[in-house]
Amino acid sequence: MSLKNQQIERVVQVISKIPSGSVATYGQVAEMANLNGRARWVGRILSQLPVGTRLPWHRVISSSGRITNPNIEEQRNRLRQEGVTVREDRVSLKRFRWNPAHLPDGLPRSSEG
DNA sequence: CGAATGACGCACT
DNA sequence: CAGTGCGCCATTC
Repeated sequence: MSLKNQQIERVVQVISKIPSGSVATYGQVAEMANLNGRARWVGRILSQLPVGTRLPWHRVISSSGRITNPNIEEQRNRLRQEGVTVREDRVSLKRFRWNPAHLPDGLPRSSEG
């Protein structure tokens, strides 16, 4: 197992822990996987996922609450299936963002709503 | 090594 | 909310 492989596994592990009906941002996942600032890499990892993967990749969205996945229809369908409200390509982070309680309380997300 | 690319993120206009 | 610019970093050519 190479180092990169372990990091990828970290990311996969984090994503697998996102509860149904909630979403997490790429940056959030990166931070949880000790890859602070590597949000891009998280996206790249997701793009490398096998087609039949069991990983809930659809619960990962951009920091602005938008679906940046090329398979927007697929992701939107999956999210709605879990009860997440999706408007076009946008999800309300205020309502659906996953907060595992390891994050500080004073996060600047008052602009949501 | 240099240039271009990408399922990102933040600041500015 | 839309558009643009810059920073970030692994991968690809």
